[in-house]
Amino acid sequence: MELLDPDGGIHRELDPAHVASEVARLEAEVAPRWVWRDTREWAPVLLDAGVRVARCHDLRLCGAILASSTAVAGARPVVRDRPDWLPVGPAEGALETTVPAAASVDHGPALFEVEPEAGPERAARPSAAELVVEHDRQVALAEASDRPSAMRLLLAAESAGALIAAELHAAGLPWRRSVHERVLEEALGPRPPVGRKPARMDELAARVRRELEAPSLRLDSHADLLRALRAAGIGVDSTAKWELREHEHPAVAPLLAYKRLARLLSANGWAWLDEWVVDERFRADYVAGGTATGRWATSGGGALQLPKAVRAAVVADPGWSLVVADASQLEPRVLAALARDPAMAAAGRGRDMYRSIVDAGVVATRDEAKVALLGAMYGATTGDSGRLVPQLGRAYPRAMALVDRAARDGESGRQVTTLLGRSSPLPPPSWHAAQAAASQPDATAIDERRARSSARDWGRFTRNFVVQGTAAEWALCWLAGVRTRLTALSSAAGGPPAVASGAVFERAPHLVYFLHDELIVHTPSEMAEAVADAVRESAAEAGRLLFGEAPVEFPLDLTVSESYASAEP
DNA sequence: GTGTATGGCGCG
DNA sequence: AAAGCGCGCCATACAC
Repeated sequence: MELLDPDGGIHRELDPAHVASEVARLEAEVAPRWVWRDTREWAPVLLDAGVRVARCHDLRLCGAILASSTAVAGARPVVRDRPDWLPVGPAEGALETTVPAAASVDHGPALFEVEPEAGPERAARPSAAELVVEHDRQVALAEASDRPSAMRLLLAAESAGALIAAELHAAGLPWRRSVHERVLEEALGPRPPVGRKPARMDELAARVRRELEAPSLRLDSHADLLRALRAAGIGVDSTAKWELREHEHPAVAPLLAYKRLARLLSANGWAWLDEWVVDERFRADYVAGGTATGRWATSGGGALQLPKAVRAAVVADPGWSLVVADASQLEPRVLAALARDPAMAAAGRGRDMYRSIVDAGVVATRDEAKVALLGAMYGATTGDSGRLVPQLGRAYPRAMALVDRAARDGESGRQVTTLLGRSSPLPPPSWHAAQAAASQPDATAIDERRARSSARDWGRFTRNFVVQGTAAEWALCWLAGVRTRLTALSSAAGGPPAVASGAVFERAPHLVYFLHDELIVHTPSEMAEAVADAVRESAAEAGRLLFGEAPVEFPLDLTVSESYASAEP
C-alpha cells in the first residue's frame, strides 16, 4: 500500500502533529514498513509527537551498504545510477555496482513521504515516485546478491538500528546529577570558579613542579612537560602514562594522578554535566552505521567512552530498574562461528572461551589465551601476543585461515566482506600511490618500505573488519530483537499505545544505551525479569539468524540493578 | 579569528 | 609490556 497526498506525495505544508497522527493510524491499521530517505529526518519528529514506528527501510544507509558490497550481483567497477538526492552513506565504499537489468520486484511496503527539515546542505527532496524507484532498485540489488536472505537481514537490521538510535536519543540515559557531582567532588574537590583548576589538580601540579624543579612548568603542554621530565633525568620519549609508569621518580605518581584528574575534568566534568545532562537524562547523538565496520559512532557527548568512574551516575528512576547486558567474548565467538572451525567452536560452547582454550591444552594460561586470540584478530606480530598467535593457529587452522585470508586480501587492495554482506572500503588513493611508487624501476628502499608498511596496515584493518563487522551484525540483530520484544511486552501489559502524547517511554520498558556488544533497558521494576528474558531470547535469536544452528553460544553477562556501576563485573 | 595535525586517553 | 583493530574528544601547537 502506498500513502501519497493529492499533490504527488509531498506533505509540504503539513502540520507535524497531523503527520504524526496519520503515521500512528497506519501503524495501528496496517503495520507498514516505512520507506524514507533518511531516518534522521523523520524519527525525531515522530518521537516528539509520541509516535513510534515498528519498521522502516532507510534508503541512505541501505544504499550505502549495497553500493559497496561485493555480495551484490554484477559487482563490477562501472557507473551506476544512484539518485543524487540520496546522500552518500557513512560506510559507502568506492566500488560501483551495476543494477541488474529488468529489476522487477514486489515492493509491498507502505511509502510515506513528507517534506524534510530542509538543511541548507541537503540535496533536493525526492518525490514519492522517486522514492519508490530507488526502493525497488535496492530491493532488486538485495535479491540479486549472493545470499538474498543475508542481505535482507542486514538491511532490515541496519534500518532498525537507525530507528533505535533515534529512540535512544529521545529516551535518554537516566542520569543522576547528584551522583555525578559527588564523584567529581570526591576526585577533584569542589567545583572551581570558571577559569580555575580544581584544588586537587592544583595541589598535584605543585608537587610535580617541585619534584621536577621546574617552578613555572605548565603540565598541560606535552612539549614543555617532556622537556622538564628529561631535564629531571626521566628517560621518556613521550608523556604517555604507560611510559611514565616505568620510571621510579617522585614526580611520576603525582603526574599520573594529575593526568587522570585532568582527563576526568575535561571529558566528563561539570561542564560536560551542564551541557549533556538535562532533566536527569543524558541524550547522546548516536550515529547508526557510523563506522566502516558497521559499528555505531556518536557525535558529541562521548557516549561510547563513558569512563567506568562516572557510570555510577546512571541510576534507574524510582520504581524502575536497569537491565544491563553484554555479550561476553563476542568477537572470538563470532570468529569461531564465521570460520566454522570445529575446534574453536567447541571452545566457544562454554561460558568462558578463554578457559576452554587453556583446557584444550593450546596455551598455558587464560591470559595467554585472551592475548593470543586478540592478537590473531588484530594482526599482532610482536610481543607476547605475536609469539602466541602461531600456537593458536596450529590448534585452530580454519579460524586462522579466515583472518589470514582477510589480511592478504587487504594487503592486495581487495575488499573483504562480513557474513551478511557489508564490505570494507577500498584503500584511499594515497595508498595506491604508495604501492605504485614502490613498483617503479627507480623506487627507493624507503618507497618500498613505506608501501609494504601501508599494505600491512591495511591488511590488519581488513583482518579485523570481517570479525568486528560480523560482530556488529550480531549486535544489531540482538538490539532489534530486544526492541521488538519490548514492544510486545508493553502492549501485553497494557502499555502505551502508538500515540502517547509525547510520553512514548513513560510507562514502558525501553532501550536507553547501546555500546557495541552491550545494552541497557530501563524498565518498571516489576517487569525486569520479563525484560531480562527478552534480552536473553534476543541474543539466542541473533545467533540463529546469523549462523543457523552453529555450535557456538553467545552467552550474556546480565544484571538487573538500580545502577550501571553496580552492574559492572 | 578559523582550520588542521598531533599526542594522549577514554571506551569496545 | 605498552604492541595489534575500531572509534570520539580534548588540549596544545601551528597553519592560514
